[in-house]
Amino acid sequence: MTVNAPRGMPDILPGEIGRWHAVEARVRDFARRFGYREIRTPAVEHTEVFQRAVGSGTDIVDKEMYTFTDRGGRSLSLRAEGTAPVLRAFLEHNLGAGGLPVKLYYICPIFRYDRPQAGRYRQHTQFGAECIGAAEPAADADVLSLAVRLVQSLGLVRFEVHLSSVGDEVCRPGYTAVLREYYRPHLADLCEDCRRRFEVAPLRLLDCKREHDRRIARQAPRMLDHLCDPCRAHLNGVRAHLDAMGVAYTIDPLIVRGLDYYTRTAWEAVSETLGAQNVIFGGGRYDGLAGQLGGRPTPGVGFGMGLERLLLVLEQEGVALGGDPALDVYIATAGADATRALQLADRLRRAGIATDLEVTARGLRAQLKQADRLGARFALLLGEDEIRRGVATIREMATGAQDEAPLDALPDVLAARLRPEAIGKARG
RNA sequence: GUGGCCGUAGCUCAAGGGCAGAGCACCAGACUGUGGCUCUGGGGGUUGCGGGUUCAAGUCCCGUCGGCCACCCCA
Repeated sequence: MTVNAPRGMPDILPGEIGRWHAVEARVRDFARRFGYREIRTPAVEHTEVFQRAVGSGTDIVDKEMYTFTDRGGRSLSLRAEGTAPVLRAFLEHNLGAGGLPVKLYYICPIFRYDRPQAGRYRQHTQFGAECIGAAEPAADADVLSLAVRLVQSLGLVRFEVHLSSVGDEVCRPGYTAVLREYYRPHLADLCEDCRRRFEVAPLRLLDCKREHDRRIARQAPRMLDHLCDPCRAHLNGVRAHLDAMGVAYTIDPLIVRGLDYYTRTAWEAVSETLGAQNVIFGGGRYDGLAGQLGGRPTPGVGFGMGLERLLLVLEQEGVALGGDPALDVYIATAGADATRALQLADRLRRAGIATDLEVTARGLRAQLKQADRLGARFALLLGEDEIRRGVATIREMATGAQDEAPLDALPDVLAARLRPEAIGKARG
């Protein structure tokens, strides 16, 4: 081993790519079913996009971004999060001009300089969906149901959606003050991190994992009890919609999202089988985000879903996904005439038949072994005898049954035998 | 960024100061034009990398890189 991939950025090898294709296909199908259109934004943004959207003071912006200065002296950052770039593009191209709401989705890599562990990578892939321009609770329920129905359709059972409201600019400041007053007498008992949180991010006090601090958190006043009337009505509206669709959730007052742009609705879907990194998708409403990015105030709601974690939990729960693409035909050459084998392969491929051929001229035994390994339905034998007579021997690998067909007729003959299961269809 | 455990063949793992091994995989032969089963043989390693201790280091020590697990944070 001389050089390896950067830390926390694993290769996805051919043996596992079938699982990715299966999940990505299902994601795109559900995005289509729910009326979302794909958007692709650059892998890098002006650093400012994330600073203004996610917020200085958050871990993502303060210590997890891949930030660099380009040759023109601009500060750029690898995409650290999915929603901010989409909103930036929405505003930049005035995508709302054609009428609101605009529903957009993406599948793209996200980069965060974090310490890798199970379910956490420095480059990971997110599927995200954003519904921009609708302030009503129905939009929240619509987006959230996309995520839930998608993972359910993949066979995921053991997960729970935790739902809450983080309030808005009207009620959150008041709640923060109440929370500080509650925590102030406990300050000496808290862990070091929590004493820091008390100053910079009091809401995250509720999220501490230490048992001692959790006990204090459980007794703390809750945002849900301090929502202003519009926020309360919004949450109740979302719940009513979800209930009507039969989308299950539990109200979890302790949910705290690590990004500053969230308002009102916030949710996390937590796996019961994953380790410490157990959030499969998380999201919520961000009515202030467009304004923070310098655009006209526009409400929005969306989520991000970690596809590596989704694959991980599906594997742990024993869900079977797509296998390798099947090979229809392998052309073996006994007597070594690469030109004729290539000509035949070319004709079969143009007829839509997945064809591989022998290019190393080894013994026939080894060639059939290769055909077997590749999972070919048929092996074609092209030897001196066959060439002289203008035919090829067709061997059905599963049974060993052999017959012959004229070279000219092979595309039709093979297509007919392959047709019952569509040509090139995935196996397994 | 902090802590713990671990890095030996393509893969899974032995060897715990004294000649680096096994199973699977790969290649070849038995079967001179026929895969899977069986048998026989073969190729493969700077023991992650660098330094140190020692007559002698996968083995002990230090550093570094990487993996896993947890903290933190998030998807």
